[in-house]
This record gives sequence, structure tokens and C-alpha cells, in this order.
Amino acid sequence: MSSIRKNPAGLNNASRSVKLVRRRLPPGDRERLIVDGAIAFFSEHGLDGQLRDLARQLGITHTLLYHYFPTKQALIERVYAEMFEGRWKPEWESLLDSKKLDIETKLTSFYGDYASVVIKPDWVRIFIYSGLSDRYITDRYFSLLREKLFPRLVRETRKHRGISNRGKPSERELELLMGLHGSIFYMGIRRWIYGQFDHGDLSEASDANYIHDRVRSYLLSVSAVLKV
Amino acid sequence: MSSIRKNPAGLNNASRSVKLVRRRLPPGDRERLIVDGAIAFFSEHGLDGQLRDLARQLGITHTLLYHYFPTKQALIERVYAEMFEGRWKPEWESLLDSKKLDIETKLTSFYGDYASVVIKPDWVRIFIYSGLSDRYITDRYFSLLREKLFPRLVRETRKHRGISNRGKPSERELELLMGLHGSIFYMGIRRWIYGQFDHGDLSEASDANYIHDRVRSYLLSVSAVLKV
DNA sequence: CGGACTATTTACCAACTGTTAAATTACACC
DNA sequence: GGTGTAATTTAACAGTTGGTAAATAGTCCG
Repeated sequence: MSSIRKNPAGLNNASRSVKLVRRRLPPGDRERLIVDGAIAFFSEHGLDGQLRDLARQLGITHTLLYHYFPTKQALIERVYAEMFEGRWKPEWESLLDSKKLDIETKLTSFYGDYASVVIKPDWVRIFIYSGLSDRYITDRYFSLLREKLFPRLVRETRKHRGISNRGKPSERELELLMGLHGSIFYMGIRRWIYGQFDHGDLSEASDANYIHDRVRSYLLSVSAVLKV
Repeated sequence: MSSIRKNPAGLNNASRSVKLVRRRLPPGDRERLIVDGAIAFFSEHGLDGQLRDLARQLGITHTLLYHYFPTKQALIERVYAEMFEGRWKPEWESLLDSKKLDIETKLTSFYGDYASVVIKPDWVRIFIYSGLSDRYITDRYFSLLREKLFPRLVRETRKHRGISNRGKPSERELELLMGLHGSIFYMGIRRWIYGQFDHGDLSEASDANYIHDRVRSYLLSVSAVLKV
């Protein structure tokens, strides 16, 4: 018996032998298709997924990929750039900086919108794949959070507690904050890593309830636990 | 230029050419070495890691692995069985069933010990690797939790709230519970997937504080949010 | 309609990888 | 010390995989 190899892309032999219609696209369009396809593909099969499978899924040959990206790594870097840096919304920063809203509203609406961007299969899975391998993307992404998000959350939390915003955040403050942040992202892990959809409905409304609960729980514990 | 391949195990060529001393071990001992080595190896390189690299790390040839396990998959299954089924402690169930302890103590000491088993690099990483691929292990593990852990936590929480334990847990109850459970496991993700050790010290004491905070936060939000 | 530019494919290469079969040799026992 | 068992290695295979170079053909322009 010769060796049995898995078929990671889940493509059957039939699709392997379909006659290719050679469609010629403007480079911009083709590149768009490749990048979008690569995001979906790597999200499912990991960064180790094979270029031939990606190409087959796109209806082209794998060598065409090399016309657009010199190496596989270059394609991966492109995916990283578009997905993670590209999806950060500066408006989140202004929302958190707003003078008019109370903290519960700010946090709830920020994390509501943030979740709608981040709790997506491609985002979550590629993020975790990166964490497991070289952490290229996770490291860069946490730098972003440490620069643009966490200081704002600490500031708002301190304002809520009625204390001054001077001094670096304590271990305890960050701990509770990561508890909140993590609990939101953990939704994505449960859904797109563990494959659990235990909410009866997956509606935005249901997510919003969950997020609201998490925020309230954070504010509660901030008041109680940090009250020395 | 011929193709450049990565060297996933990070072994240099020197180690590749060391003269092998052929040491003959009793099958039991060798098997033990292989399984332990495989746990460490797969934890680092994922289940896609190559048998030749694992073997090299063990100081044997990769074909010897086939003397002990008929296929790579069989070796992986063995790793699963030892790591996940094998590390569940029945005493956790008795702890939660105890009539003497209050809920805060129960949860804190349960999650304290649970974390000491689960928040380990091999446990966390192999668990997540499995979730990303076929979910073989994560599905089985959540069955275990659903059978042996969650009902107990729901029961204790309801007792704490002074309500009857009749009826299936509501979506909201499970949501809050997964919030607690997830926040503990998220410690492991941050540490062993993202590589973040933001506690100044990694002491057990520091973890215990964190866990205690999480439990208190859970109990607070249970009282507040579910009060309707 | 005809040429030219280039998007796309075909044909190959060399290293990698799970697996099998046969050859070797360490060690326990007599 | 000799011998047999089986632990361990060497050799080899077939399918896979990232990457290269040359051949092919779709489309735009005059």
C-alpha cells in the first residue's frame, strides 16, 4: 500500500481535472482576487496551506501566483498588512476620547464595533496561527493596542473611579483590563477555533448583549476589586 | 538559485551529522521517551511537525518511530489520550461537590489547581493546534467539561443566588460561566500563544491573585446581571 | 487584420515527507 | 563466548511542495 496523503484543501479529483478557461484579467483585478482568496484560504488551512491548493481554489495555476508575488512569504506579508493594520479604525480612538459619553456607553459601543471587525473567522484564525508560529503579526498587533487602545481604556477607567490618571497602570489594573479585552476576543476563539455556536442565534443583538454584560462585569469588578 | 526550505525544528546541520550511538532500550522505556518527546515536539511545531525532526530531537532515526506506532496519526492519538484525558482530576469534582465550602472558596481553589494543570505550554498549544485543524481533541474535551464541570458550576452558582437548580441553564447563565472559564484559559493563550508574560513575576501567587479576582468578578456579575 | 505585450499555462527541478522492507547490531540468556 | 531475538538503522519509494523557465494565447492598438 502506498502512502496515503491527506487532501488538505478538501478538493476532490473532479475539480482537479476541470478544463481551465484561460481568463485574462487586468493585473489589479487579479491581484485583488488572489489576496482575497489567500485570506480565506490561509484562514482555513493555516499559513502552511499549499499554493497549489490556493491556486486551484482560485481557478488558476499555482505558478501564476509567482507572477504577482515573488515568494509565498511575500503573499503572506501582504495578507497580514491588509487584515490587521488595514482594519484598525481611527474613529475608535475618537469615540473613546469623546467628552460626552459615559464610560459604560463608550466601552459598550467601542467593543461592539471592534468585535464586529475582529470576531471574524479569518481574523481570529490567522491571528492565532501567527501566535503559534513566529508571532510576527501578534507582536505587531499588541504594539498597536498598547499604543492606541490600552492607555485610553486605563484613562477612562481611572476617570470612572475618580482617581488621577498619573502614573503607569498597575499590574492589577492591566490584569482586569486584559480580562475584559480577552473575554471579548475569547468569543472569537470559541466560535472560530472551537467551532462552538452555543448562542441559539448568532445575531448581532445576541453578541451585543454579551458584550454589554462583559463591560458591566468589568466596571463592577473594577469598583469592587480595586477598592483596596 | 535552488529553493530555500525552512528548517522547522531549528536543528543545524552539525546535529544532523552526529554519529548515532545505537543504544538499545527496553520497549517500554523507549516508548515513554517517544511519547514525552512527541508532546514537547508537537507542542512547539504543531501536529504538522515532521517525524524526521522529532526523531532527530530524540536521537533516533525516524523509522524507529514506526516500530512503536504504526502511523503518525496513531502517535498523535496517543499524545491526545495522555495529555487531555489523562490529566483530568476526579478530585476536582468532589471539591465542587463538597458541602462545607462556600462558593468563592470552591471556585478559587478549583480554578487554581485546574490552571496549574492546564496553563502549560504543551497543553495550551496542542489544544489550540487541534482547534485549528480537525478539532478532534477540543470537541472531546468540551464534552468532558459539559458532562463533569459545567453542571456543577451552574448548580453552585444557582445555590449562591438562592434559586432552584431545576431546568437547563439559560443562555445568559452559560454566557457568564464561559466568561469565567474563558478568562482563566485566556491566561494560557496570552502566555503560551502570544508569548506575553506581563506579570512582573510569574509566581503561582500572582496567578492565584488573578484567579481570585476573576472568580470575584464572576460572582459579582452573576448577582448584578442576572438579577431581573 | 496583424502584431506586440503580457497574463497565463505547461513542463520541470530538487528538496521534503510519510511509509515500507531489508540489513545490521546491542544485549540478554545459556 | 556463542547465539538468537528484536531494537535500531540503512535504503528506497512515491507523492508533495515551493520555485524557475519556457511556451502559449487573450486582448488592446494601429
